[in-house]
Amino acid sequence: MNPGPLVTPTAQESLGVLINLVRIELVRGIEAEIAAKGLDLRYIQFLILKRLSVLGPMSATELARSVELDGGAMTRQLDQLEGRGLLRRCPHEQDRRALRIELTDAGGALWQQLTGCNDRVLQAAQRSLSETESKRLHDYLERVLHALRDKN
Amino acid sequence: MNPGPLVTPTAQESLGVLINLVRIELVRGIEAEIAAKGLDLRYIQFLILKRLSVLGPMSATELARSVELDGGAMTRQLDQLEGRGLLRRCPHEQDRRALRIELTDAGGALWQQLTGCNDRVLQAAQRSLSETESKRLHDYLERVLHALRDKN
DNA sequence: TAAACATATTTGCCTTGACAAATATTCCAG
DNA sequence: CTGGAATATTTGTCAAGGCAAATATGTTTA
Repeated sequence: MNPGPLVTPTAQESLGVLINLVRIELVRGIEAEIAAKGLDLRYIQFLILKRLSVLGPMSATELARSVELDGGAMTRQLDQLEGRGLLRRCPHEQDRRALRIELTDAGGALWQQLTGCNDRVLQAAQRSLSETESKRLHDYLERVLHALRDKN
Repeated sequence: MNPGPLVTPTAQESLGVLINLVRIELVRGIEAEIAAKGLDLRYIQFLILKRLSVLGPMSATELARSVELDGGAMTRQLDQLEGRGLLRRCPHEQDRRALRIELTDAGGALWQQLTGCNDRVLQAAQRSLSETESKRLHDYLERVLHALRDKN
């Protein structure tokens, strides 16, 4: 009977699908901004630089957890970024197993260029929301996150 | 100066990070539910079955676009799911280049088992939101999505 | 109609992430 | 203090996605 459903245009997506789509567009937006500046960097690398810039030096494991990346994958990302001179592996002062990952000057300078990309995309994303609505969105998402994590 | 930032616990994440975290927890939740039922299925395969169940048969390209999956990757997922007897590749009636992907009876039956997983996780995710707030969250996310997609 | 262009699917190649094992170091129980 | 459990990092292996090329078909243009 139904010859083929003219895919309703994102009519009534579930929360899961919607979150997925928003995430993909955010990543695309950021990567497009980065590429437009002639820079060569993936979203995950962008995130790593951002965490280090915002939070300062930390261990590889802390860094991996804060971007939800596997430890092994983090090792390889660090290889790449260190190879490009954007960060440094220093010995951790209290724990000889661990590293202290810190941005180099070049890494910090690069982030200065990137922070604009970040802000532009986030602003574009929220341009149709009022300030109140943006805050609510943030609040709701954090509550959803906690609900999911505390799901006994 | 700053000896090491005691990573503030998700204190003030940007929208991008937050969306990413929520998505990861949703995927984990769904995959855990699926595994708890003794079923062997990844999130992306879950999504594909869901789209076919909810929207009915469609071409591989439509399916790929609706879950934001690369066309080549979709071919391989279809290989797997067809090999397991969950869906069928039929010739498309109007377009001989294309396929008409449809669920088999086994695929439909499997989805009947999965729909509960889906609902439970989504309910758990939103359990701390009132009905009004859930609707608002949905609305905000759709507006963000459109803002990102229409970004001229 | 024919050529040029666009689209659907498949396949090969490459990169990346998840998972597990190996090694080094720390922490804890006794 | 010592053995055992836990943790940090690295590496190997494997599965999956992105991209580009190949093929088949459809659509548009001159």
